[in-house]
Amino acid sequence: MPERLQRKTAHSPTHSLSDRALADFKVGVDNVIFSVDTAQNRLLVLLVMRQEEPFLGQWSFPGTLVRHGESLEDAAYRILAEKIRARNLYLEQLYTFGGPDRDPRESAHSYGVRYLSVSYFALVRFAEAELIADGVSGIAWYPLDQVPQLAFDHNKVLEYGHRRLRNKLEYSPVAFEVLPELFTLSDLYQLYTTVLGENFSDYSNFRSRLLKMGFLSDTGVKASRGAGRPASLYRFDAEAFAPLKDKPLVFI
Amino acid sequence: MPERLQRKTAHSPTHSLSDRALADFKVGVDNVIFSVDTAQNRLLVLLVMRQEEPFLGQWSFPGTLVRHGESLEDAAYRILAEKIRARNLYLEQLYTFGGPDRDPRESAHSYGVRYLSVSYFALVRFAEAELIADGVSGIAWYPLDQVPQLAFDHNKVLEYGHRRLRNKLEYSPVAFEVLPELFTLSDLYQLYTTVLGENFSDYSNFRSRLLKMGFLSDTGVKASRGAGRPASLYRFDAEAFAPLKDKPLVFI
DNA sequence: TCAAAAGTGTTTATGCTACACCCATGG
DNA sequence: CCATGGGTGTAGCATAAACACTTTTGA
Repeated sequence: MPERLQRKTAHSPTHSLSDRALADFKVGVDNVIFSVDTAQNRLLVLLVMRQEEPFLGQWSFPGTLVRHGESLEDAAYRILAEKIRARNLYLEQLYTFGGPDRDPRESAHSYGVRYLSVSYFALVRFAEAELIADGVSGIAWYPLDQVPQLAFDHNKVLEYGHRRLRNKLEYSPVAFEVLPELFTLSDLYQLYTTVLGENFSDYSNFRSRLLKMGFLSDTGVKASRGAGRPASLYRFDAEAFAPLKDKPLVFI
Repeated sequence: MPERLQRKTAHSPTHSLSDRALADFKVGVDNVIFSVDTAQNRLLVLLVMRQEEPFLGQWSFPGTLVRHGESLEDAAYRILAEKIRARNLYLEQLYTFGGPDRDPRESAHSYGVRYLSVSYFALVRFAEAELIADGVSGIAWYPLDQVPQLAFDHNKVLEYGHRRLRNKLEYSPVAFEVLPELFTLSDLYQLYTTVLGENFSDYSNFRSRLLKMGFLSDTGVKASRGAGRPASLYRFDAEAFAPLKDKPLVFI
């Protein structure tokens, strides 16, 4: 997010005490975890119901505060592992939200401690992802278009995550982190349309473009789903993809 | 940066005291400020010499710790304003580095306080950017290929910044934040070659592609630099560009 | 009048788009 | 045998890549 300098009124550099009035922080990690239900063509995001103040009883992204000796990424994996059992997953840092007053705990009982949130963006395979209901808290896959008002600034976080997902889909092979290991080309196409919206491309063109790239291997196995001609099941061939890594790809 | 789950040895969820052993943080902001010297076709990055421990006397990015009531972005603008007077600048968040042991102060005198760094990516116009030498500390524009060993993990931060710069150049009109207000098309071309490396495109093709996009307006004024035919001075026309915003552009 | 830098144009190959069409299956 | 979804092919247009050429200046 670009920000433009608008002749801000700078803090006067008084070299006084205020120079050392550093804020103390707790650092939280929040995971925006996406998945796609290929059967129903729905884009899902994982929400948990908060069991503590603030925002008790509201939906939010699974998050945690960072512990002693723990890296940000470790913390991200830790809550992830608490909420979900997934065999395969993709995780990367999303954005850091750190304004004052973004967390109601700040001004309250905790002597000016600030809460900063480093958000992470994750993708998991829907079929392989087993939610861990600990019997107490709520946890649910929410269709993206039905996400309610969230705790903290999490609706803004979601915006960032969604934008990242769309970009990733276009320029990197993340789709195969979300699809089951074996998938048909229409599965792939449906995934793209549900995330990127209708009319992003013609099916047959999408198909030939992807096949020409050469990293989708036809297993020969056919999948019959109701009426119509059975489709071939494909698999993403990581070796064949390797040379294309960090080349400017377009999956449009 | 994608990270892959490698069956990490998770912290045992003992529900013991360790559950609440939250780390305390100071949060720093570090600015990776790029500029381009069009006269000499050099890509520059702003470094300051540290005046305090740790890493006293080593080069680093201008940074500061976040103060009470100050947002991350405010802090970024604050140090920026301390080091440089710029009329126009571009700033966006880059990445957050937060592993334990990234700052030697952590294990030392400050009872386990962690130091986290939110890095920002900035672009300024070389001619308009006036460095503020406060008489004490060193400050300098370093050509990217001559950057020395830096303090903290700043060499890694620089890698991130450089990658971001290259991507931004290809997909967004940031080049015009770095160029002077009036520039020739070869200035623009030189900028792209110095950042993206030789042979990213033929000059004449680059030229016609850019002109066809229609947001470069010819001022009619000619600029003569030594021998050769004088070049037209162009200006970036923000209004003409507006409709193309967030369309998938390619400036290759 | 020549070299250097700016600017124009042309040719060829490649790619995207929009279709029309054929194939295999279940009902 | 027909509706449904899977899969193939192609004509026309737009763009990219390579390169030859012209124009305008300083020396």
